[in-house]
Amino acid sequence: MDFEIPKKYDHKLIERKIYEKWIKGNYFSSYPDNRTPYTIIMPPPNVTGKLHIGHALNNTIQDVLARHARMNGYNVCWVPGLDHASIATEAKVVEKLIKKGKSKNSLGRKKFLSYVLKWVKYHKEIILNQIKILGCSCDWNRLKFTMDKKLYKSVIKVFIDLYKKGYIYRGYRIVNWDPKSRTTISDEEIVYKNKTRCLYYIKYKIENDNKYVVVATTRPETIFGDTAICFNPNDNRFYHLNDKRVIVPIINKSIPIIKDSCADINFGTGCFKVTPAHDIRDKYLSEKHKLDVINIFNKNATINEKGLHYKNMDRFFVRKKIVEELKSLGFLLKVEKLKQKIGFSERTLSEIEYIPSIQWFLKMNKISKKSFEAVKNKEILFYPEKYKKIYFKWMKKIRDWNISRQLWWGHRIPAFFYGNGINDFVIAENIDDAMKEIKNKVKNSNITIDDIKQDPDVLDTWFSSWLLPISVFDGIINPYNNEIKYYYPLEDMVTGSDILFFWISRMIMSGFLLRNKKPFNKVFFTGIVRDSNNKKISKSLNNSPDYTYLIDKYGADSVRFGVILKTTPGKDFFFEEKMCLQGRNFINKVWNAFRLINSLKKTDFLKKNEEYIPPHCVINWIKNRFYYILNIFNKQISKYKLNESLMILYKFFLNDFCSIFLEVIKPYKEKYISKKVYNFIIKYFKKILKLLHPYIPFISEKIWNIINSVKNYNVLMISSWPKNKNYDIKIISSFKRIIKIISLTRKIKNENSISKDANCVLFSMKKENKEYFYILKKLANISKVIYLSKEPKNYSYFHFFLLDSEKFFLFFSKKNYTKLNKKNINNIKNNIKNLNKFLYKIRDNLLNKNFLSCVPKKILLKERKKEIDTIKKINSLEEYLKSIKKSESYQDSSDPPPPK
RNA sequence: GGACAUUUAGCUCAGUAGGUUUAGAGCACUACUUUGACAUGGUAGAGGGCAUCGGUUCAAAUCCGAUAGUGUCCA
Repeated sequence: MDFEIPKKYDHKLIERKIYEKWIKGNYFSSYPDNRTPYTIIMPPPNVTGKLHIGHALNNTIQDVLARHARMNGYNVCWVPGLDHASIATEAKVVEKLIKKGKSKNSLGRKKFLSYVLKWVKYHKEIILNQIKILGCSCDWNRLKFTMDKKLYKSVIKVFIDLYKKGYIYRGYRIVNWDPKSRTTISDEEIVYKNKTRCLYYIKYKIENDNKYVVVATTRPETIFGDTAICFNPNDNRFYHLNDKRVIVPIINKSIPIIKDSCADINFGTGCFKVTPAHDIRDKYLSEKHKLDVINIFNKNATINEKGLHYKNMDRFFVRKKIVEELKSLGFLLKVEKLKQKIGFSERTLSEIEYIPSIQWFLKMNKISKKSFEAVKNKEILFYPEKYKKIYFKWMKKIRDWNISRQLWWGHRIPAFFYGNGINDFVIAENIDDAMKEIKNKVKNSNITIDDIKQDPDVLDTWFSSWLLPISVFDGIINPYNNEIKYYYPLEDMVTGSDILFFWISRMIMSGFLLRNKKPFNKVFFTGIVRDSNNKKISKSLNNSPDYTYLIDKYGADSVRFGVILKTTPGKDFFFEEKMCLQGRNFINKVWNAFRLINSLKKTDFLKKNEEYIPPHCVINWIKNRFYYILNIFNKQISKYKLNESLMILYKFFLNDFCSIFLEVIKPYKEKYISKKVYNFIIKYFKKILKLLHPYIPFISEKIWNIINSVKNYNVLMISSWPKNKNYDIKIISSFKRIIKIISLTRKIKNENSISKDANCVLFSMKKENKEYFYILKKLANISKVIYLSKEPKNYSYFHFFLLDSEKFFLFFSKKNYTKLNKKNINNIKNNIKNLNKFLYKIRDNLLNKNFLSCVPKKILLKERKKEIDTIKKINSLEEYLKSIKKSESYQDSSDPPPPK
């Protein structure tokens, strides 16, 4: 090799080129073959704006899994995608048009959609670039957009099929209405906020009586829609109202009084007004007690003609005015403050209104059964498992899915109306088919194509996403094609826990419903990213840093490193920029380790005194240590503990490989190492690069390229993962002891302000393996290791330390001799004190009859050993202390004599 | 209001089956260290007794109950 390696690793110069190389090599592409597939689809980001750190997290996790699987021999197929996101995108475009003084309605459907397409095109490019600079190894030939022709067709086909099978119906429901975007939204798209509202106590006059009954309500403006008042049958206070009627103030309408156990005796007056059109509970009551349903709102949440003189006024304005009117008429008894959770639209942030509306619904009850079972019997695994509970709960009380949205951008509902009757429609793929259907349905009609009107509404965005595992492989239109047979079901699904209901559960349902097979084997829930104010990072709050800035500053590898190291599955994580800094520091270390290895001088033709021969034990150790690490690494990653898996590699690389192995192996200046040794170093460095590759693909690939530039196989990402091998735990632990001796020696030097370069002699009570002498010399400047068969009589010439219960003595030259200071002595005394406490605790157990009779033998033996070891330690330290005290006068007066 | 989750060093998190020499990491911190891979570095160190209270047990961070804080979901 021997290349000129730049001193600094410049990600800006390297990352883009590496990515281009991968693309050119077609390494991301997948085609069905005889390998086992590893299929994964990217949760398609919305085309509404730029990607944020949450996407970086999600996509990095997927890329780590994909690269790891690829190197493990799987045929990895990672399908990238983009979501059309009806509500969000339409809202953005409408907002933009308003700024330009244009409105959606004035433009008309066709023109409006052309503006949307422009928006989509612009953001698509930004988003795709963001995914690429992160290093994602997804199969770009398979890029999907949820409004693509094939996917669009798939959605329509599923709608038609499910309608024909009776799963889809049209119904009159109280829906969540977003008055700003003038559309219904699903329960999941509502955010609840705590607000302080007023609770108004209003008097309703009892019919044919001079008395009043007081009703408490937060929504006085809805009295136009009142069709009853209600109290609890167990509430004696209202017993006299049985079978009576009351008069609604202002509109002077007579309504019945009903009894129902849903009335809360302790809330308000215990009696509430029933407005079935605008409250879900009241709607339920209206069905039970056969009450009228009176809608009082227009689509923009102004009051309609039912509101008399308040017609066309805004709901909140009417509330204010009607309170004034009630007050002046003497109907308002009092007003109280009340804390309430109010629903707001996630997208437009306007207060949700509840109105009755004709919508399309999907029956969920039957569909959900198999999906419930699949998770229960572990056919589908959740990581972390805690999300199962939430899933089960939701699935158990699942409600029908309102799949229509009053929007233009999206998959248009394939319903064609030919009359004004509620059933005057047919479901068909296009208008021509619809015509045929109509002719079948309505005999002898003279309906023409011009009389047919397609439903103006579109489908809920999730009605397209729930099909993705099938539709991206064209499994809806061509259910038996080779790709779907090979790639379905997916292996992993990586997604935020916030879309468990929106997406995950519905994909599971579509899988069983349409293919009678689960859509994926495992679901990995990522955490939700929060900023330093504990706020969920989202586009609507605009609090998410654009991660391209981070990549520009730190490099993609560093960002990936930081993000993976900090994430815990399913747990929220706080974004801090310094995460990337740790990544950058690590990248720098990897680069410099490579520079060191590259700079090693090696030759096969060695002259005397020119060769540096590193001790065999360090080579043996790193080999065993590597396979030990590989083993625990594999265990962690199979449990999807990505943060821990990376931490294992991080520590192994820094502590074992760099701080010990490379430090020992690097020769003194002007010395050569043999090619054999050099090849060994390269071999293991390459193995480490492989392990690091999924996390930091760019720098690992770059270094790999340089190392292998002479040979043909110069692409790391398609190389194979190191195979597990046996390791000798004895080698590892005996080496660990040596590292501890080194560490303690350094500590003594540090504590006594002795230069780390100072030579010293180590006295051990055990015959040390000569193999280790060299390492002790190189890393701790221990120039000699001497075996002591008997403890020295006078400790004071030595520095003393304990390793577990083994005793060691260090001797420094006269120049470096320092006597123990008070602090040292106090430390030892403290140590003894703590050990005594510990001993007391152990003995407490060992003297306890119950303990002796209950405890398993294993534990008992351990406890006994603990006792013996602790006593040993205490004795050693006490002896040492005594010895020092004895010789104090001696120490003061003269230089220490040499030990022997 | 209900349900669930969570509470371990300054921060972010581990802690497997109650018992592994008196609770582990990483970051931040402190001291020393500008040594030819790296100061984006090196060496060493200090920091908590596991939210609180009570219970079960020979033994509790770990199991049970209550309380409080936080978060999520639902109404």
